[in-house]
Order: sequence, then structure tokens, then C-alpha cells
Amino acid sequence: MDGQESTPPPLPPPFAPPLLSPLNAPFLFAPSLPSSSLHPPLETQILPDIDWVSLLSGQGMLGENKPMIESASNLMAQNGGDQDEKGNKDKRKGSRIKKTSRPRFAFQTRSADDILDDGYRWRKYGQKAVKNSIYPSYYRCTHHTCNVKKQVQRLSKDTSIVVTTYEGIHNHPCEKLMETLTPLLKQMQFLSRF
DNA sequence: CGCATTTGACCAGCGC
DNA sequence: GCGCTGGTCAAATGCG
Repeated sequence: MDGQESTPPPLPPPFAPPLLSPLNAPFLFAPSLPSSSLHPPLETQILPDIDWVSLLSGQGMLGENKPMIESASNLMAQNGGDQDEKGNKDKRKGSRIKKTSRPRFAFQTRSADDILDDGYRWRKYGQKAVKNSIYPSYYRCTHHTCNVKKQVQRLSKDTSIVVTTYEGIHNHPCEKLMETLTPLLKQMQFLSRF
């Protein structure tokens, strides 16, 4: 554990598709903007709608950039973004939604830390051993109106690689980003008066 | 005291 | 139809 990897958090999913719902547009690119709290990843791969079997069995895509935006936006178009999940809040029954029913974005990141600071606040709601992975953790965005989830797990073949999967699109601005940008925006407004 | 994490149980989807 | 697996819930616990 040297400092080799104080991992640069990969950019959260929403950064991707300009094709996504215009409703979310204002926030789509936010997290990808550079800021003191959002460092660029040292080594990050974006994965298309994940093939966990090949991924976790060592055939990961590290080394070959694969665009995932298309598959993600397709999913989005089919499902109307993270708008689903409405109506199945009633207790546990029926609360589970079909897998792949929401846009998903995955990153491979070489990191010592499981938690990547993407500027949003996350609450862990579960962790359990699954067949092809080492105790993946499940997180949910703490924003009350936001249903975005993410799954964090390490490759069984190479535990230095963290695979982060985002599901859904944030429907609110990134707090940290806003903190960072606010003074900048004010300054720009001020300068634009001249 | 409030919020986040842990953890076991529960449940739905999928493959056989 | 049954069993397995992954994903989620929610109570208990920990921490600031």
C-alpha cells in the first residue's frame, strides 16, 4: 500500500450521454468537470452494460477503451431514465426492479480505495458475497429525490482493480461541484460586466 | 442525537 | 417446479 494509488475517482455516470433526458441535462456533465475534489482518474475504463462474467473472470476490458454511452442511452430511451421505481415503493414486495431496467455505467479503476469521491453523497445499504466477486457493496444516493445507485466491487483476479457501477441518473446537482463552481461563476459574472 | 454502516433475512428472477 | 443467486430491506450498532 504505497501511495501508488490514491485513486482518482472516475467520473460518475451522468457525465456521459448528451442524449439523455433533457431534464437531467444540466447535471449530466457536472461531475465530469475538473475541480479540487474531483481529480482525474489515473487509470479508468468505462464499461458498457457490464458483462460481469467475463469481467470478473479476468477478461476485463482494461486496456481497450469501449464506449458505453450508446448502450446506456438506449436503456435510457427504453425505460425513461430513472423515472421508474415509482409505484413500487410498497415495502419489500415488488420493490425490486428488473436488472438493466435503468441506465448503467461501469468503471474499472485501479485503486486502493473502494469509495471514489465523485462529489455525491452515498449511503451504503448492503454488502454480500456473490459468486464472482468479492463482497460487492451497494450504495444509494442520499439525496431524497434521487434514486441513483452504485455497486462497488473488486475484481477477484486483481483486487487492486475496483469496478464501480452506477445505475440511474442524478436528478440534482452535485453538492461538491456546486461548492467549487459557485465562486467561479460569481467571478465570471462579475467579469462579464466589463 | 442524528446519520451512516453492518449484517442477516427476505424476496424475485433465472436457469435447469 | 425447484433451487440458486443477486439485490434489497430494516433492525441493530457504531460513530461524530
